[in-house]
Amino acid sequence: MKERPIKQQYHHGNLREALILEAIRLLETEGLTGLSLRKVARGVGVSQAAPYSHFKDKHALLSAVCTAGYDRFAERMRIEAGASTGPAYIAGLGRGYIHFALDNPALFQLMFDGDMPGITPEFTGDRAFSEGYMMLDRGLTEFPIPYFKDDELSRALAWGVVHGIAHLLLGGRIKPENHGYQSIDDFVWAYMDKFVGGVEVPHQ
Amino acid sequence: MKERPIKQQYHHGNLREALILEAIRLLETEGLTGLSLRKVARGVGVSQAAPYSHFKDKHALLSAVCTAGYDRFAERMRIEAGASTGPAYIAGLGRGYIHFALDNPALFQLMFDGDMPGITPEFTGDRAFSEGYMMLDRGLTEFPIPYFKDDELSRALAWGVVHGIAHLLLGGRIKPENHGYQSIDDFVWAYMDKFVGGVEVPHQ
DNA sequence: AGGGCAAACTTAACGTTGTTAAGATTCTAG
DNA sequence: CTAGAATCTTAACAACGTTAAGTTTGCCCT
Repeated sequence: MKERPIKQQYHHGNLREALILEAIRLLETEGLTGLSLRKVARGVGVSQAAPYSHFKDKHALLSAVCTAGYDRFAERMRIEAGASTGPAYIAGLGRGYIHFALDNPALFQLMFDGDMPGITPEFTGDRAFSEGYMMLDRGLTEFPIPYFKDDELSRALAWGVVHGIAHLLLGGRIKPENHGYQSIDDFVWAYMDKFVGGVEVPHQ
Repeated sequence: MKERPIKQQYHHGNLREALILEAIRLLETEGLTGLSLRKVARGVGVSQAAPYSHFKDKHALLSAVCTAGYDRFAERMRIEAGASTGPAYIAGLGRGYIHFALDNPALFQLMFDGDMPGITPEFTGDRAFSEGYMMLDRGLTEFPIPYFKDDELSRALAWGVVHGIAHLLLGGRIKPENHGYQSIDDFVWAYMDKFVGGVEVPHQ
C-alpha cells in the first residue's frame, strides 16, 4: 500500500492530462508564440523529453489542447443560449461564441489559426468534434434569420457574422467605443440582436 | 564609375526592400511558422545578422511586410469593386477582401493574427493604414444594406460578415461543397450577393 | 585628393527551441 | 518473482532570434 497515490516521484501518474492543463494555463499567460514544449514540461515538473511518452510531437499536444478547447467552447455556447427559443436562441449561441473567444484569446487563436483539426460538418473525431457548429446549424434550421431565406448560404452567413466579429474584436480591429458602445458586452448583445432581428438597438 | 550599379558585392544596395519581398515570398511557400529571419537573409544572399541593420528585430520586419500587405489588400478590393455602385459595390469590395485572403493565406494570417498594427479607424500610420477599411466604411454610408438600418452596428456587421467567411474558408472550417457550391468563386459571389441583397441566389 | 566617420555587412557566440537516442526506473502481467 | 512494457531522465543535435565585436564600403568635409 502506497502512502501517496496521487503524487508519485518517478511515474507522474497522469502526466498526459497534467500537460494539457498546463499548456492551457501557459497559453493564456504567455500567449501562443510564448508557449514551448519545454516550458510545459517544466511547469509540471518533468524533464524536457517526458511529453514525448504521451504525444508524438508538439503538434499532437496542441491538438489535444484543442479538443479540450472545443468542449469548453460548446459548453459556453450552451450556457449562454440557455433555454431561450427563436431568434433569442441564435443570439445566445452567438454571444457564447464571441465571449469564449474574448475570454480565451490564445486558445481560440490556436483552435482557429493553427492548422488544427477543426469543426467542419464532415469531421468525425469523437471528442474533438465541436458541438458548437451543430448547435448553430440546428438552431438556424429551427429558427431562420428573418431577412435571409433559409438555405445553405444562410448557415455560412450566420457563422461568418459571429466568427468574424469575434476574430476582429480579438485582434483589436474593431473597438466597441468606435461604434458607440462603452462596454464590450453591450456591443456584443446589440450586435447579435441586430443580426437576428435586423432591428435598430438603441445605444446611449 | 562602377560597372554594376545594381548588384553590389558588400553593400547590397537595397537590402531593406529585398528582405521584405523575400519574406513575402517565403511566407507563401513555407507558411508563417516556417518563416525565419535566417532563411530570409539566406534567400537574398546576406549573412544572418544583416537584417538587423535595417530592422530592430524580426517583429519589425514582419510589420513592414504587413504594410506592404495592406497596400496589396486595398488594391485587390479596389479592383474587384471596379466602377460598380450600390449593393454591387459593397459586394465587390467583399469579394476582393475574401479573394485576397484565399490567394495570400499566410500574409493574411500575419496581418490579422500576428499582433501587428492593423486597420482600425484611429490608426494613423501613413502607409500602413489600409484603405480597405475606409472603402468599406464609405461604401456602406453611401449604399446601406437594405435589411439593416444604417448605423454604427451595420458597419461592424458588414465587416464581420466579410472577415468571418474569409477566415473560415481559409482555415477550411467552411467548405463550399458542403453548402452546395462546386467552386470557391461561385460560393463567394453567392455569399456576397445574398448579404447585400438578402435574396436567394439559385445554385445548381 | 585624401582623411575620417557612419552606415552596411560579416563572423562568432549565447541561450532557447523541437526532437531523437540511449539508458534508467517503475509498473504489471504471467 | 521475473520479464517486458511503459514511463521518465540525461545528453546531444541542428535551427532559431539576438547581440557583440570587428571589417568593409560609401560619402562628406576640408
